[in-house]
Amino acid sequence: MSINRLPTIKEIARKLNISTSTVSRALHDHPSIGWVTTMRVKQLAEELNYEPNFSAISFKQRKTFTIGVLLPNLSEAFFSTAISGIEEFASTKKYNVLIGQSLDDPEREVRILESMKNHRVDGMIVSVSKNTTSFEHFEQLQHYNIPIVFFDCIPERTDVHYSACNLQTGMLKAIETLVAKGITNIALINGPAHLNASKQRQQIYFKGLKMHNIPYDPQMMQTTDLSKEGNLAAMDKLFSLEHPPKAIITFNDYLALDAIVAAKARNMVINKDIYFISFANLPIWSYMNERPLASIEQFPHLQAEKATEILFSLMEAEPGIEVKKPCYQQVIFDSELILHSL
Amino acid sequence: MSINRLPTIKEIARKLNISTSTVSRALHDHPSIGWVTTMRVKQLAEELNYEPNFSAISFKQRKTFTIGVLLPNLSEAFFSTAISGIEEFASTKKYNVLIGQSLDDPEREVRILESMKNHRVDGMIVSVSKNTTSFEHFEQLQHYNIPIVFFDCIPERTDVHYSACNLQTGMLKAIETLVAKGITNIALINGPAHLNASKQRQQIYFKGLKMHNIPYDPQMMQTTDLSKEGNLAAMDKLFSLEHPPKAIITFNDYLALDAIVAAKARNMVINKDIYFISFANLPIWSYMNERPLASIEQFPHLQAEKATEILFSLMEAEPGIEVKKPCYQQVIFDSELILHSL
DNA sequence: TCAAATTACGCAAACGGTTGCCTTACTTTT
DNA sequence: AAAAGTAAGGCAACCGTTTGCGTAATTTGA
Repeated sequence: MSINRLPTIKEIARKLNISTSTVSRALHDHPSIGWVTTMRVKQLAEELNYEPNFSAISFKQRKTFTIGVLLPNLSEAFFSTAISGIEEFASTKKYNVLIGQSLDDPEREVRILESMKNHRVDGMIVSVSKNTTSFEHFEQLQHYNIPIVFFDCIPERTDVHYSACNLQTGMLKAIETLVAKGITNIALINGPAHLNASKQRQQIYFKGLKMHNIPYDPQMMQTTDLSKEGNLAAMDKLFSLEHPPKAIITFNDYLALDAIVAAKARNMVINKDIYFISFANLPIWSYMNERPLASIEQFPHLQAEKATEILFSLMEAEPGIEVKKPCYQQVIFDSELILHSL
Repeated sequence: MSINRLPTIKEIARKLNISTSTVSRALHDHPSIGWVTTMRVKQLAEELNYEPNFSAISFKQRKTFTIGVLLPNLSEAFFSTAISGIEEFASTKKYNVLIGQSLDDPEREVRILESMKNHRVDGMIVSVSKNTTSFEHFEQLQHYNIPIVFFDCIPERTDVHYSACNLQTGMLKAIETLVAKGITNIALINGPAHLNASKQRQQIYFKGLKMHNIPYDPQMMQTTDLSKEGNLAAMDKLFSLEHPPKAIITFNDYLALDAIVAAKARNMVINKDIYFISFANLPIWSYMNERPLASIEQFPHLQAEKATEILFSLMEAEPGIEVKKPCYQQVIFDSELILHSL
């Protein structure tokens, strides 16, 4: 068993008695190389199963053909779906994907970003950690000319590129659906108040209530830190009310899982005594026999794919150092309400 | 906003009026560089926030510092847990992880392996696709001196490195547990017959029955292609028997999910009329109110971590071309039966 | 006191591929 | 027929780091 070396451009050149530059150009269909030579090179390359050495090109071009992805948690279905969208798009462009999880810890976020910079990623896709408040670490990357596209969890600024999801369409539709069933005491269990995502849900919640002339009762909106204990505590509060809710909109699916368990512990029948609406729409619902009435789908795959597309457009435009009026690409998808058949 | 360049060894050398080779050696604590110079270099490097250029090193060393991971399906919790184990270990060694999904398609497997080779991965961790029968494509990598460590789904050969899980401990314990509850008509819904994983389960099933003097009834062992339809068909067969089973061991968790749905469709009460034992132990069970009596935990994180450890030992030993008597590292963990509290 | 050993560092090539510029040999043009 | 243009391809530098070998300065040994 001999140990093979992968063929190089030099080998091809030697075997054909031409120079390496000719081989290189031939492989790139450079016009200054004759038809015959080009064909001979390509054929031999094919025979030898030649593949360009990534490291060499990356070195020479000062590009790593790698994009960094930084998101809160890979193990959440939402994000792994997103990764899959990113990976698909990137692989068509022959790019690699380097993944980092912030675990919603701002310090980890900073460290990972630093490490990505040192790995010389060509661009980044970021879903901001839930607890991040500062923006410097992102700004720093721009000094090194590394473009960033945010998705899903985006910073509250106008000078960034992003691809996100408009929760309003799905959430208003959810409230509308509940009202149509004659339900008006609708609660919201929201995430931590400082989150952009929480603020959005709250505003839409207000708007939805107003649209249907439902007065807002502050006790019907609870928040949780999204821990199991926090989730159960929020449920406790809602059910210790004089008029407990008939329907609950939950910040996300995981919260809904806990909430459903809590409701059952109170001997309530799901989708009869109590209705749930969740954000995200995990695939496991189809296996559960007690599930929310509906979920608000945010199309993580689509969002992430679009973010990747934007990133590539930025990376490809990069060389033009002409900093024309900075034009930020911002795409927003509409969320949709998906009813779970019962 | 000026555009920074990441500092290089050359810059450090220039600023200190020494040669790049000295800087390089100093950074590596080479003994031939004096204490003072070494310190001066290190300090300046620190100040400038110097990080070695990966591409350059990778190019020069003919190593990519990347390991390839090839597994059937990233979206299965079992494998994403495994990835996490691999990623953790690799990142401590400053290695990157390149992921490929075979989707249990042998052709994709071959293609991905080829692509990994061309990406010049330094080593591979592979969980073989369920439908793979040949071994050539793996052998080919060895010609290029790329070590492979298999995990979980391993080929039936002795001349490979692997980290796997011994199903016997958990599965025998499962049968023992059932028998202790007075249940003896225990069925097995197995995966495709040609799978190594299926053969193992079958053998242990036989062994377990024999240990408790339960006669083997061929009708109590069904197989499925693991599609939803196949799974339901297997359940149909079992329940059209004269003496349907009281307990069913399922090839994996996903099959168990379908099987539970099928049982409920027959108005059976789970863990009363019928008991299930599943392989894998998905985290979602804790949220489901109808779950198997127990699951056989195979410790994917641990398995994968160990596989990575073995891979690194191989990659580090690599240079010694002295092909001493090929010694294969093979680690087997015991599975455990995890009871689900009801 | 002079050869030998040691210390501390520099020189330059190499890794594989790309690219600006130059050269050679034809082919056109006038 | 001489000047100019074109087609096809070679030369060599470069990207950042590592490393074998060479060398100057200093120390050691006898």
